[in-house]
Amino acid sequence: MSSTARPAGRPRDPELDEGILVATRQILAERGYRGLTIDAVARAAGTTRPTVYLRFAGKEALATSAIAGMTVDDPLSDTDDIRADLVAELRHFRTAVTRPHGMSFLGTVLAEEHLTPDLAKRFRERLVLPRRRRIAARLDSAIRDGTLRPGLDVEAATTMLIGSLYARYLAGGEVPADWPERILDSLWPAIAPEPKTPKG
Amino acid sequence: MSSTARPAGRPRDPELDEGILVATRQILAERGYRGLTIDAVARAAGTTRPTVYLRFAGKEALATSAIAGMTVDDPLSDTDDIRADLVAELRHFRTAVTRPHGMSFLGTVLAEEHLTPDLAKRFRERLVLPRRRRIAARLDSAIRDGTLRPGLDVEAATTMLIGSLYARYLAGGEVPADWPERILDSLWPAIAPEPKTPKG
Amino acid sequence: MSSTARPAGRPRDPELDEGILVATRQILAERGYRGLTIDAVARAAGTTRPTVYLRFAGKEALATSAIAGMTVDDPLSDTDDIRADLVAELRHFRTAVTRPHGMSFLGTVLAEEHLTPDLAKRFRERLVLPRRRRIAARLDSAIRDGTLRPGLDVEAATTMLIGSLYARYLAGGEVPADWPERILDSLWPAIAPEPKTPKG
Amino acid sequence: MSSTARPAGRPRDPELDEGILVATRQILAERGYRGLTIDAVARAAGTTRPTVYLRFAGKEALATSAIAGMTVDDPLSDTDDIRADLVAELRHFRTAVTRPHGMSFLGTVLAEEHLTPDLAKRFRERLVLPRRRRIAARLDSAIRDGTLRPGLDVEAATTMLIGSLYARYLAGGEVPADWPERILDSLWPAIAPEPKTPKG
DNA sequence: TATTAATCGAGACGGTACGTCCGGTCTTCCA
DNA sequence: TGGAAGACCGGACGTACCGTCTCGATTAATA
Repeated sequence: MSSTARPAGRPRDPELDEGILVATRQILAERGYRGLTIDAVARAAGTTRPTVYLRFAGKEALATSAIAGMTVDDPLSDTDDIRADLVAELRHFRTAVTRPHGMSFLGTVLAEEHLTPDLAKRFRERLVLPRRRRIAARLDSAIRDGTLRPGLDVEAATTMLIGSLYARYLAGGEVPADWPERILDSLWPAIAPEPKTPKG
Repeated sequence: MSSTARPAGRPRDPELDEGILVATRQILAERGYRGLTIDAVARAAGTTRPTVYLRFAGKEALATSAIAGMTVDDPLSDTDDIRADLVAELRHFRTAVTRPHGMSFLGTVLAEEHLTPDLAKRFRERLVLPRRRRIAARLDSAIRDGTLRPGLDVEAATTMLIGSLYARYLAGGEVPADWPERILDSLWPAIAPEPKTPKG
Repeated sequence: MSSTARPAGRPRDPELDEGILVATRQILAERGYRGLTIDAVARAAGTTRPTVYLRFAGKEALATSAIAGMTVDDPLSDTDDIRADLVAELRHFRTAVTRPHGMSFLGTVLAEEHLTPDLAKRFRERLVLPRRRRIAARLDSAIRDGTLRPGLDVEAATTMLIGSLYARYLAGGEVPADWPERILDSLWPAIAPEPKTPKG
Repeated sequence: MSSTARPAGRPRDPELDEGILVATRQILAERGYRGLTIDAVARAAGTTRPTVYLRFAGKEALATSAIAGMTVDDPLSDTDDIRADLVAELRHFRTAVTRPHGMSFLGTVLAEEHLTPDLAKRFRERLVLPRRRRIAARLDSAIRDGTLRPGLDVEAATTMLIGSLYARYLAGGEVPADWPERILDSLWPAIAPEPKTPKG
């Protein structure tokens, strides 16, 4: 009667699910999607291939679930210095991007997007959007404070800030340590309150 | 003896190169990088695997060449309207990004970067950097013209413009048609010549 | 405490044993030993694998029991006509041999003999020897009766009678319906009482 | 034009075919049909599973071909002593039957008969019938010689002689060394020329 | 004109991984 | 305790590609 009625039979070992996913994440990080073998995952998780297949339909589903289980850490600094806050956020993002194989997950997501739309969907929900929301929220609050320009296109600004790290990485395989400051310096005139120009 | 000396033996069928690349592009578009098999390419091009390998070192080289051949390397519009030129360039980029499976190869590149560094290297050289150079060159010339702000950080600006498309795609799986204009509007105050502020 | 003490707990469903054997026989007949899977048996018998294993040690034991249950252990005709009795016995044997898949289990037994000596052992005990004993016993009694030759090598005779069916089957995949009579006719001079030859 | 036109492409390594079959026969003999793994065959033959599958459709086909490639040795003694000749033939047969795993092949054939009728067919043609024919031919010649009884049912006699070894093996897993003589002694009165009984 | 060197089609081959099927054992709950 | 249900380990199955190889047939430039 209860909705929690235990299904008949031996229950699945709940630790195994997690063990498989942990192994998947590690291998994915170390060897990339192509280097991800079900067998390696099974062995790393102390189980066997058929058992992995009992829980995940295949390689893609496995990677999907592994990535879906990841999350970005919680909100960072929220001081009254908007510039410092943005720099902090971008530095945090930079560590994620430049971490060894940090872009592998993203790559897998993009490569599999058409085959496994779910993967991209969850990746967006769990990893991409939270960061965007945090930045956008901080920009919003700064606008309300009068620290940033009133008519600012927050989405565009957020996207440029974040995107600049992707693009910089793609251009050279790295992102300089001072990139957050540099980007912010460059963008600043476009987001800071307009100087009271005589033009007005 | 001359450097243009025809090598002995039967010359390669020049149409075959193109046929293989055409087939590659089609399969890449239909099935993505993962679905790209040398055998399928060979069959679609009316030839066989070894012949494909005679010309391309492997799957990555094949895909890279195929995609490189898609990019119009020609300089795009180069009018005296810097804003229009940038919009044109970004629109061109947008079509590449939003094309079906447009990002899947990029995804593979990222996912495999550590396994196949060459792939990433060639991808950067052939696809990423040319576009960056074109944009940067246009910004430079505009600075010289006085159309853009003198001290402008060209690399940062270029990176934000391009990166905004990546980030926008990642956020929602699409890039609105008016995104180029919107981004340029947002960035404009940061790259336009400084108004003569009373500050001075 | 008495040896007939009912063991505690739920008693075994006695019908299940038979249901499992019936299912086994059917699958054995339809798909042969190789096609016999415990799971299929369990499903056909309306039960599950572990339950089957509760009663039968494995595939071999299951098949052995199923086949053993097919053999009518009852003595066959035992009239005072030795020839008729032998023909009856051989006819009975012939139906077992020519039954669809009738020899496939024997084949498995032979093929696996070294891997699963138990299987061969039980096969001999339960299926081969009983028939041999029946025939030998009948020959013995006939010798005592004076219906058959006194010094007759009963084992050799038994073996030839039975073996002729194996060999005939192996030669052509079938055993003619009149084979029992024919064999008996051929062997008769060797087992019948010696005519009073002038030699003596 | 010629019927021996070489098919295009790299020709199959003819030694590999034989190597695979040799390995198959050995494993079949050592471990039986159930212990026969494609992988083991491949490794023993110094190749890989896919290559084995390139030549043989599967396990059954492989075993079929392996067995089909076997033959019984050529005719044995053919003296003017019919009894000695038959004993020689049966002794030869006995070594085949009692050789370690000598019955494994036969078992496989019987077990797979319904799934792979070809296997049984070739086994009969190559292994079973030649021996039968040799014995029958010797019996025939002895009948013509007057060494054996004129009206003798040669097929029945042949079948009993051979079959007695099968049946003896099945009964006890072995065939005594003196079995050929013993069988022949037992059968002799039925195949020897009739004594000139006064009965006639 | 014969030779030589390369291309090209065709397919074999060694590998590696895939996803599936069974066998046999176990764990859990219900009767 | 029996029995249903299903998880689990292990081993093998047959298949798909990859990248390399070995052939024969073709096609030019060279001797």
